[in-house]
Amino acid sequence: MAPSSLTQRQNEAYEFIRGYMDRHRKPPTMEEIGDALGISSTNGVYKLLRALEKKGWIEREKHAARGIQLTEEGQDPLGVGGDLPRLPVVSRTASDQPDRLRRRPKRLLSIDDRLLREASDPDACLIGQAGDDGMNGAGIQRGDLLLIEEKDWTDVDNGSLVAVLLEERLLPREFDFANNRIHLRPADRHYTEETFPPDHPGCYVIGPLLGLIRTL
Amino acid sequence: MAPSSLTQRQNEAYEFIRGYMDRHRKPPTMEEIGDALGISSTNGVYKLLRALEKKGWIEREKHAARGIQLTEEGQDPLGVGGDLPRLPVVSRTASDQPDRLRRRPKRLLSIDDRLLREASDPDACLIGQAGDDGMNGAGIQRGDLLLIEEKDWTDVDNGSLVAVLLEERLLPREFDFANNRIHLRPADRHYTEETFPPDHPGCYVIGPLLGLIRTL
DNA sequence: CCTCAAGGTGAAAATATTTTCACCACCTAT
DNA sequence: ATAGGTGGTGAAAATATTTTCACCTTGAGG
Repeated sequence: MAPSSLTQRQNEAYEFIRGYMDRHRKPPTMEEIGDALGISSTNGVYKLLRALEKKGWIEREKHAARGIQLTEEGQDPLGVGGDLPRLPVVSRTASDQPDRLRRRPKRLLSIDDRLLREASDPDACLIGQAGDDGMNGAGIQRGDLLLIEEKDWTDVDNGSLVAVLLEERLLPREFDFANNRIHLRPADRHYTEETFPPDHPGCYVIGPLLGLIRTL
Repeated sequence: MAPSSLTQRQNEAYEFIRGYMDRHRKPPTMEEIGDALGISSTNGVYKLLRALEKKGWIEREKHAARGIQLTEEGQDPLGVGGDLPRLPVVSRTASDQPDRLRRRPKRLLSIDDRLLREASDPDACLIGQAGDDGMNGAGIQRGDLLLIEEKDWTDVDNGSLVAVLLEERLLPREFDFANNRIHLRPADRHYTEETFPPDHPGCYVIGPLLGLIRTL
């Protein structure tokens, strides 16, 4: 449920709340919001909050002091003390033994959970290193750390970016399934498209790319 | 100033508070703490909190509803879990007021400290969003989150990638200082190189790029 | 035995915060 | 013009929350 758009004033209130929560690790009171926006009556704030709530930007707990919470988008940027997900960084593995993927992670990398908000199952996420420059044209370089959500290739949308194990290498590619074959399209003129039958042992589609991390 | 050790009961209270804040993104009330620990009188809780405060595990704001905060030290007893650096994500700012950079971080993003190992001063690091596609040729796209170490441009090596505030935009570029002018070279044929005298107000070189994060 | 710190019970007092009520001013669209 | 949404002022009512006060229980130590 995408929150509907806000008025100027509502946005000011929302931004203040978010900033306040960043700074104080707790929601503001209506009076504090009022002070910040130059509203002398708590009722003025009350109505703004009701509007924000109706539009889906915040949630409120009735009668609770500081009973404001940001929904999804604004989801408190700074949870106190929460453990961050640690994703296994996998090493390249023979494509016919994908179960080895998680067996021996080289290490774990901590990831801000907001980078995983697109994932349908955060526990299915892992990190691998791009093994070639085949997606250079899409801004993905060899060596980039790829955030991957492991899922069956039948659940992957055509046209999306995926990570795939080809023989011994872990590669980023554009995924397409057509004519009963899996098409792996590079984005660089020096690389060529490759296609495989769905069960080809030399080709294991790990899953869609959620993001990437590069150290320069 | 390591917090002194807690009694059994005090620790139960502390752990509850921490868990509550994880779950609710705001501090609990004394009554809620009491319910959780089986204390019927808020005064019982009050005394526990006073003890926790005296021992340096929490801070309290007098009379404020939910006026409890965990102190730094208590948050991560160094070594237990992952104490990760949290970098401010800055919003674009007028280049003639670079001090505003950290003033209002949109939010904080947790970063695995291994991504900062190249930084000479991790505390000088921040994150900003690439404002154009001028470095497309180097695999950096508009919208990428740039890991930046803020440092004086005189300490930046020629040829390195930097983030720079140009007027109102935060841009990635290749940095070069020659002929008493700062050269900002794009890596895309649609963009042109720009040069400025070192103290030009419309141009503020934030510092070198350490890495980048992209969500797809 | 006596004392002190840590924890509690209960209730009342002192504040903080949220909701409501009544009414007003501006816009926008009918 | 006229109705409805958005934003406000002010004050009062309804709740929530924090502090205080008086007194009790237990266990460790002198």
